[in-house]
Amino acid sequence: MRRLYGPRHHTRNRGSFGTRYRCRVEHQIPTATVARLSRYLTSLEVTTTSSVSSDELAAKAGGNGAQVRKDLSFLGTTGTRGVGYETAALRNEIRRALGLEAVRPVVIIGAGHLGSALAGYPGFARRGFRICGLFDQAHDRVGTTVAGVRVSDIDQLTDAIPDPATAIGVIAVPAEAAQAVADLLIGAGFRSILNFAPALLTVPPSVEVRQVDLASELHILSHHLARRSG
Amino acid sequence: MRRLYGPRHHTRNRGSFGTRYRCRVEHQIPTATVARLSRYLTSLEVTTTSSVSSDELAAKAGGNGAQVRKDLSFLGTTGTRGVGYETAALRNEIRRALGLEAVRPVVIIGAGHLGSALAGYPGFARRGFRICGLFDQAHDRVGTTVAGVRVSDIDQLTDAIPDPATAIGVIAVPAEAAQAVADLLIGAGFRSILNFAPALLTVPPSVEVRQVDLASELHILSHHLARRSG
DNA sequence: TAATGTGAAAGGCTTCACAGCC
DNA sequence: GGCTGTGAAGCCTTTCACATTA
Repeated sequence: MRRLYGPRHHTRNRGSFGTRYRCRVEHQIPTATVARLSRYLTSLEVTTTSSVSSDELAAKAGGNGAQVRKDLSFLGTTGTRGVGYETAALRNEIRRALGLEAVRPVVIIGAGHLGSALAGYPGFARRGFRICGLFDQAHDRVGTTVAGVRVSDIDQLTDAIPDPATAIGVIAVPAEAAQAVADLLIGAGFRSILNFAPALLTVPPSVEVRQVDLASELHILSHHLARRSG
Repeated sequence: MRRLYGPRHHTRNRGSFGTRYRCRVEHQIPTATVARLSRYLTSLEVTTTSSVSSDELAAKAGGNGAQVRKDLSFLGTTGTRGVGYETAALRNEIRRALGLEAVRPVVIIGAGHLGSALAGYPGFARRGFRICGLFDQAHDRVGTTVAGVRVSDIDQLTDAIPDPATAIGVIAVPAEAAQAVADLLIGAGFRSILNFAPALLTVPPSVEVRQVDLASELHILSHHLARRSG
């Protein structure tokens, strides 16, 4: 069985024509941990004390102390027993783990209600991202300015982004158009997509998609309401 | 060890001053399954064939056939071996499980960019919800109309919603104001909250909160980008 | 003393594999 | 022959408990 927790340098078996060799994987961080690191970072951004304990961080960001410690153990940082973690150092470690050493460019496709709201969302800039493009198909939207960002024609996508392989593409168009936009992004060299359309995207394995479905969140809450009152 | 999958009527042990009794829990659906049921429903809404197989549904909504079958087994529906599931019946079963037999009311607090976008999002109405209130603190927003919904003063929250215990409250205000809005909702009788502010809410156990953090999704994508190129 | 770091145990979810049924 | 229903196995995640260390 594969070890998942424990030593920080994990190993993983790979089959290869019957033989097996072991390949060293550094800092293979579990996906559940990555999601929490994001919350820890958001907390640490407004922490003023010079150090925090795992219990303090858990109280601010959610979870419990043991989980915080296990999560942080993947970073290679080491806290100080009896004291806690040095705030500034931990902040930097998490930023590094999340690939935020430099500001990461984001483009938004779709300048409708949602796309416009995202373009103007102050939380993105505050947390390591820069909206460096807002694109739309509709000619009457092209040329207007939304939340300080100029709306460009979707055909200019390729020209506007110097290195799409390090950027994130956000899909904020109706479900019917989502796959076409995904294909466009992938064709332009994007490898990370955040999809707000309630549609399953088909993409090659080299491309990562995350799906945010607002109605789905309401469905889940609705289910629990029904369970309790029934 | 507790049985989780298998027979549809689960039992659960409850400690009670040393004695243990077994209490029948019908249709205790795992949270991961509930999230997928939402996607299945979205697919089924646009399915035209009179029946679907688990593999077909998996292809449309994501996942694999075995998972679809296991998920649907919690509903108590039974498909037809050799054929599949009857589309209309399945759709109704899932709606029932998600508490969508009647249209579920939703109120949005915060009529800024995000709140306005949500109020105008056609996906909500299409998938079983009605936006029946949009509230804001700012007096210059009150009285205006956003996406066909009138913005009301937040003080009128209690009057506007007949039965808050069956409704869902959506928080779309800045992080600093989120806890105050949550307290307001809970005081008014809400028991389900969808929170878009990147802030940890403290609520009594009777209230369920779901958190959608847009920047967090970008963090996760950013992490994977960094892992691959580094 | 007060906290971290981490094996081990427990819990929950997904996948497998196949019996059962239409 | 095709597809469902479901134990069992395996994997991933969380929690526990405690040795360890500043």
